[in-house]
Amino acid sequence: MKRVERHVTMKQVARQAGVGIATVSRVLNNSARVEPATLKRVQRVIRRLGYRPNVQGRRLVKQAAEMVCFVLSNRHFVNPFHGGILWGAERALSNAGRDVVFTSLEYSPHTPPRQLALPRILSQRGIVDGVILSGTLHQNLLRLMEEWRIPCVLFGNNIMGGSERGRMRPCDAVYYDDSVARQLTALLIGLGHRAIWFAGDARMPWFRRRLQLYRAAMRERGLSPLEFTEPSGDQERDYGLGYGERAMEHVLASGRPVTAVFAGNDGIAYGIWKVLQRRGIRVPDDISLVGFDDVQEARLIEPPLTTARVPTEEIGRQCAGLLLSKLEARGAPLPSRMVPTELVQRASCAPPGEVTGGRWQVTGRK
Amino acid sequence: MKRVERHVTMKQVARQAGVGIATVSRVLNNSARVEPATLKRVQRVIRRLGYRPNVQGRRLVKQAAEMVCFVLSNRHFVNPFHGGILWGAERALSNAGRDVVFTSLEYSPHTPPRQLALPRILSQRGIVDGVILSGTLHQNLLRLMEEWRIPCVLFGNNIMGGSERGRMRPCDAVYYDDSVARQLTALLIGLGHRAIWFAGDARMPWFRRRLQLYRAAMRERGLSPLEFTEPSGDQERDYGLGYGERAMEHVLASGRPVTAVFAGNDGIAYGIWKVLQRRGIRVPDDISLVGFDDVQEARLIEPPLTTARVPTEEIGRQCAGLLLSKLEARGAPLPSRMVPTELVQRASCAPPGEVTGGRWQVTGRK
DNA sequence: CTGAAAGCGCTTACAG
DNA sequence: CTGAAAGCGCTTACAG
Repeated sequence: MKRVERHVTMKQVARQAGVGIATVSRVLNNSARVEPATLKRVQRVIRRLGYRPNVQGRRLVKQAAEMVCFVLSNRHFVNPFHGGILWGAERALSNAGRDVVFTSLEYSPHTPPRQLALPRILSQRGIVDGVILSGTLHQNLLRLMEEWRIPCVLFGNNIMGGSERGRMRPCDAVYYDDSVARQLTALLIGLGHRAIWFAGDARMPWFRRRLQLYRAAMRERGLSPLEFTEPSGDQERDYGLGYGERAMEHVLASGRPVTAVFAGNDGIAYGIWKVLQRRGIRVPDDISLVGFDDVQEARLIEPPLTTARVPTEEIGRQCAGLLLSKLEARGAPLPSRMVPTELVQRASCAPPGEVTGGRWQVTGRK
Repeated sequence: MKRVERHVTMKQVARQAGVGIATVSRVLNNSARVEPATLKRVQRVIRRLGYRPNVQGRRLVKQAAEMVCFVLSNRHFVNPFHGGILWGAERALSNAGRDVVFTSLEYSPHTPPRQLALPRILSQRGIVDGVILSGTLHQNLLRLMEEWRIPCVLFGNNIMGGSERGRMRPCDAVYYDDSVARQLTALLIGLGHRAIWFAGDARMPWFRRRLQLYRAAMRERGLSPLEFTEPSGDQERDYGLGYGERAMEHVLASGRPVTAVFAGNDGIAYGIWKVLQRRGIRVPDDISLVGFDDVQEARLIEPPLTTARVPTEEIGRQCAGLLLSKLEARGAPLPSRMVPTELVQRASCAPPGEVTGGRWQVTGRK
């Protein structure tokens, strides 16, 4: 068995077909009229030789990589939320003829921009034409991208610092609309709830914004916010299940009234539900529950959770679209985009007090 | 503000530093001794100009892309299982100086190899040096990769066709050890269970192998297998929660004995648990339950599920390692790898009959 | 419609 | 230790 070491190149195709390499290139890109007979001949040779063009040549000439980088920052694994964004981005980009390079990136918010140790993918030129930044984003990274003039699009909701979106973004961004947090609160209030708790680590910007909207909705109706917003341990970094369990244990132990809980995300809601289950407290008969994100947990809760659907794949698609526009616009700033977030009503909310008469009391284990 | 259109190139660095471009290249790759004074000078110019090397040039000369492609086949999103494999592979490869291009691929098992419409990433040469194939793999794709001589490594457990691993693989593969399915069955038998059901769509090779191991363990002890293995609807493609619900409803409706269930995966186990909860049947007091995969659902079940931990990130790492070896070995076949799968004992199993006396009876809603 | 040639930005023998 | 030059595999004016 002969070993094919050198790959077939354009020159060989040209020779075999009795044409110049320019013609082969034209056939490949159908960039200009080629006489039908020649076309056929060249195509046949390409097929016969199993020729696959080498992109490096084209890229060198074109000064473009036709690739885009998807960066997941400061995450310990590909979680379903960012997996959804990646998926949406990849589909949209590959439809537009761009490949997607995936990379994870772990960095400290305190490293000066110039000293950030970025992967080759970003530090070298030519691997990718542009970047989508997801995960948790800090100002130092954004500044470096700006300095290097790398066209980039941000997933905006997880940007840390920069004073809550008030500040101008160095790059264009895609946000999801979190004002639905207000609607979720209003929904509970509308059902007659007064003792509505919020649970979520307020250091994280996404929880903080939900908290602010919750507060606004409560105050608007003259209600006082009830909050469990203690920081999660830095080792645990548990902003979901475990946090929810802690939060609910705390609320119940506090002895303060509670007829409904707004969980900062669905994972927290699951933790809360678990505690309630163990104690024999029923959802929604005794306590109403809402979450945020509409990830898997929302459907696993019994009864299924009323929550807000963050359209992760759509965020990915919009990031892709914005980046493509930006690459065409050659760096001109483009308006950020906001994708709508839908309130998903399921069965975890009901008017308070149907069973226990307004204010729910801890009754111990069932 | 002046617009920097042309990027800084090696030639400019060389001129500014008063050296030849070869020296700049040597500095960049520290590929040869450079006089310290020259070295310093060149490095300073590089810094001052903000020079970032363009990889296309190097790649063209080196005939290598220093990138690897991660293909997720026939999946509708990045699920946690394959997200784990991707994560492990990406970490290992980026440590080895390779970037990872992620692509999804949807194809039919019935398309002839030559007619498969592959993304540019695979059909063109030079984008990546090698490929990791995950997701569900069919013979036609494998044959095409072989024909094109693309170095590739397979996630082996989801290979369809090719008669159950008996056939030689066209490429090297990484498997996880599913013999733990036998141990899970033995665990239940050891606790005294006799009426142990298996639930999982037997058309899927991963369920089929677990089923076979379950059967073997049952027969070894003279027990008859009890199986729910009906195909999931082709539109739904639900091999988890919904399948588990259907399975358990069926088992209970059948009136046949059941004291334990081996769920083909944790999602199925969750569905089963949900049905049991609704009916007021307790785990493990009334029915013992085991799953497979150790994904999130295993921890969400109350009590937590006894299952088998498939080390997805380790699979990713091994795929990366095998591919790197393969690239060095220039295509020589390498032994496949098998990563161990750990039985994770949690609280969902107990001896049968403590409560209801051996054979459990449907008692209707609580 | 088509070919010869220049050039994209690097690396690496080959001389010095 | 260092530079001039060839060449990696393409694309694209420029002539014909």
